[in-house]
Amino acid sequence: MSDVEILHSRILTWYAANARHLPWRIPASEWPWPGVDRPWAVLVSEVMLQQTPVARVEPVWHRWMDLWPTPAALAAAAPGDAVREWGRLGYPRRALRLHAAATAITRDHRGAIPADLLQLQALPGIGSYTAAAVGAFAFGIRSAVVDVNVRRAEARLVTGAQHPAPSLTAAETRLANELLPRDNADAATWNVAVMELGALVCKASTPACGECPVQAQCAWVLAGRPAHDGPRRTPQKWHGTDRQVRGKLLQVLRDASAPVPRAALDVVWHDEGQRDRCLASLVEDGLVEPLPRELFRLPI
DNA sequence: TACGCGTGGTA
DNA sequence: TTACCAAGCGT
Repeated sequence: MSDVEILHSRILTWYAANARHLPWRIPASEWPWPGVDRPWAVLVSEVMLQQTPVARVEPVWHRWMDLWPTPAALAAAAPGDAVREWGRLGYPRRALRLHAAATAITRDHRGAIPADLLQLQALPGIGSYTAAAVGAFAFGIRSAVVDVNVRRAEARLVTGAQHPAPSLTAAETRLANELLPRDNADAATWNVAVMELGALVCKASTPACGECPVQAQCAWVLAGRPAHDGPRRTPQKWHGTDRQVRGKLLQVLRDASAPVPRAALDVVWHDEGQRDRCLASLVEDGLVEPLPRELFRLPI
């Protein structure tokens, strides 16, 4: 066996024994919810998982599948309902974009998720990662799914670096494609297997190299696990940022069953200028709908 | 390209 | 406690 074939064999075997049983991973042949469109379910899970951990996504995903089992069902709902049911997953513009994607799928694709990477990526909120993930996991398309877990695992394994570059590089995409198994079915499993290895073993902070099936082949381990030396990603600020204020404003509106007066929003943040600017940006983003007489609500 | 965009768990 | 981290996207 070649070196790459050894990686394939060991990581696929590890995945078979260690994969988490997540609902959106259930194969079509065993899909337990006949009314729930599986490609749609995969797409929703992938958008929810953008920057949000599995544990927080799972209950919201189940709720969404109960409410909106097809793109047409979500398209028929108010965008504000999508924002409300998004709950506290964070980055609520994703909910709005999912609603817009459902509308586009219903209008332009007869309600069926397109089995084509370019058409997927043309949908709102679907970038290169999510298009590849939906293509691979919903339709079995052979394409490299390159998220931060994959980038980190492959960086350590092949390049010997502790961390991947701050943002996706052409070299990382090339490497991921080179490592992708030829066989379509193996490729789909490989994508999710490397992602799972990165999430459970080859972790960012405290990698569990002792549990790694390819430790003996890992360039980073063989180099003595050297500390990162290149530029690190810029740390995110939180306290006092517009993001914090927008989050507080939106929480009031999510929790309200009727339009709320401006006074109810004024109490969440002391700085009037920043508060007004953030409310205006939420309106601009389509996350908040202003009504006459200084009332506000999630968009209908 | 670098930055803005939520939220909460963990060390 | 503060800082880091989590299946990115759009501009």
